[in-house]
Amino acid sequence: MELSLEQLQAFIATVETGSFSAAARRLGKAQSSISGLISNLEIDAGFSLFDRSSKIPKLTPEGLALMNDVKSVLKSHRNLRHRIDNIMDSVESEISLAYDNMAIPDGVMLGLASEFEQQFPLTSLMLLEATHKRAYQLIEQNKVNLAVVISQDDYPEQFAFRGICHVHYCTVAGAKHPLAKLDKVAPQDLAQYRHLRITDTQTGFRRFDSDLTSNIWYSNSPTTMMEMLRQGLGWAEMPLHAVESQLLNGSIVRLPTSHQEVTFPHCVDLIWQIEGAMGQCLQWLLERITNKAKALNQRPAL
Amino acid sequence: MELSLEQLQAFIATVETGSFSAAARRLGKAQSSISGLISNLEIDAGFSLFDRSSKIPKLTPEGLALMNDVKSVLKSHRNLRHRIDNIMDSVESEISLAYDNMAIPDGVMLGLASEFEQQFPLTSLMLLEATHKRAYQLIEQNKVNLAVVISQDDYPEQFAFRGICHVHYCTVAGAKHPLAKLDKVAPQDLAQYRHLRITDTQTGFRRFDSDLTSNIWYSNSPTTMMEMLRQGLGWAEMPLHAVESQLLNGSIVRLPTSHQEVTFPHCVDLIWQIEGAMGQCLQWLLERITNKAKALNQRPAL
DNA sequence: GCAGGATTATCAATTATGATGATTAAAGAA
DNA sequence: TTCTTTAATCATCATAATTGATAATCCTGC
Repeated sequence: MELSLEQLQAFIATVETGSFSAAARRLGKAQSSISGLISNLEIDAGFSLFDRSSKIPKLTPEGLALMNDVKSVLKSHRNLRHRIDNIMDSVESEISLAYDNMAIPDGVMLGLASEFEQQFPLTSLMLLEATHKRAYQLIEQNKVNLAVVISQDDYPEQFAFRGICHVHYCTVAGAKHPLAKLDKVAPQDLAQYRHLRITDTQTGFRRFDSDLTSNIWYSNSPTTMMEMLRQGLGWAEMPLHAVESQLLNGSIVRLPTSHQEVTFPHCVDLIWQIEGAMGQCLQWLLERITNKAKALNQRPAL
Repeated sequence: MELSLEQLQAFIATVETGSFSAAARRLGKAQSSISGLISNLEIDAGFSLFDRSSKIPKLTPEGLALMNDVKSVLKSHRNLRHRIDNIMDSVESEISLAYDNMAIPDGVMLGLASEFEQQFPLTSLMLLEATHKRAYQLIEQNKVNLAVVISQDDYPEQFAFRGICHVHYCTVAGAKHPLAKLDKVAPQDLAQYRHLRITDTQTGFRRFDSDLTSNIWYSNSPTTMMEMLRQGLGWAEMPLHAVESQLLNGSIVRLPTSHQEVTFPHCVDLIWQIEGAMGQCLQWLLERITNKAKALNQRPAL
């Protein structure tokens, strides 16, 4: 074949080692083999790649101009070889992961992504930040391999799940909100003010599902939510990690609720579909997320 | 060789045509050839690429996972072939071009870049916006292949040049500058106020080189220059194309000079080093810039 | 200037691989 | 069923790569 991989390999080896003989040694071939490969490559190309006037061959300008492209061919070929090895080792080619932003801090998942890229450079990762319902739905429809969500009471049979940590919630409101001025906040106090909740437009609104109040505003974005809280538009139950900095700078305050502890935990689960083989990526993610979550549990409460 | 290009070609042809026989027809080979290539590829990979249980071969999930990488190998190989053809046709692999931003509008050069990319997809282009002195220096040191500059009286022997158009200069100042209030501006009037000039820190400052005034501020950036003009920090000689929009919105005005026409032309030259072969890119650029500049000349004066 | 070491080119012999055509078997379509 | 199309297999051929040996060349050190 014209421009065969052997020829390209010999070319690069010669450039990098500086001589045909050295290239032959590196590639474990006879010197005459390299000589022949390069000659043929030059014939195929139509111009000479090395200047043989001196003892050691010197790359011609034309040869230099080919270097990048040749390297790129060999690189993608090595890549293919690695991909094949990955498949043999059941390393997935792509994997996707959704996480409920009310269950685990963004930072944890982003840290995970950079670790993942070290571990599995050939595997493409899709990392989806989602609401609880959306994340659940994505697993249900087999659109993602794994999801991190706030625990539900039960899961369908085809789901596997693993509890990984607790996330601490608290009831909060803007610093200037009337509720912030009370010494003790009872359910009937909450009921008098607007309740802000995270939900998802794609899964449809649920209305009147709160036993505390029927005046509810929904948002699918935590940032919007935080802004509404700061502006005193209502109260909400939020995970500590999402409101930590605002609590510290005082723009948002925790409400001293009388019907439950000021900070109350929710379980966080990893969920995935049982059917389908678990490749190395999925296994690694499972273990790594479990460990990272364990570390989170030991975080001192605010 | 393991994972030879023939094997990969046969693989892709089979996927795209849907059968071994059709792939053989497309590649102009015997059916048994394709069959053998695919078999060997499967042996090298370690898993089967097609499911032969039905009449027409169906790509396995593993085969599918290889598709992108295989295509990428073939693509970079085709690319190499094209690069070689380019070199045979003396199309440069990279080319660089500097332009004096006081000689030709940015927009012209950017338009050129997108045309260039259509014409020479494999050639990388470096487009440098520079001062006159810097552009000249880059040609001198052979750092760029071509430059567009305001004409000089003469060039060194090793330079080639071609006049391509005239750029119209005018003397301008900020709308609130004292000079803007005069009916006629004489050289001695100009001498009383600060002169703003474009120069380049890399080539060193020139001082006292003006016969009009010794109070000169320098900048190497046209944007900074425009801002200084708007703020009334001095007067400057600027090309019409650089001040056109500011003249229209009135933030900068032309000074009615008595010692020269209100609008006075400078010649614009293309310059390059004579030595070194002219490839197709350079020739194309030469012609294209000449034509675009000719069109500029026919632009109605403001 | 000359010897020694290392390099590249060339050639004939060998090996490996791809390509071919014929044949068989099997899977749909009529 | 019959006809067509397809894939696998095999022996054979052609091409190309590989090798080892050899000769010519270049550079270095003496």
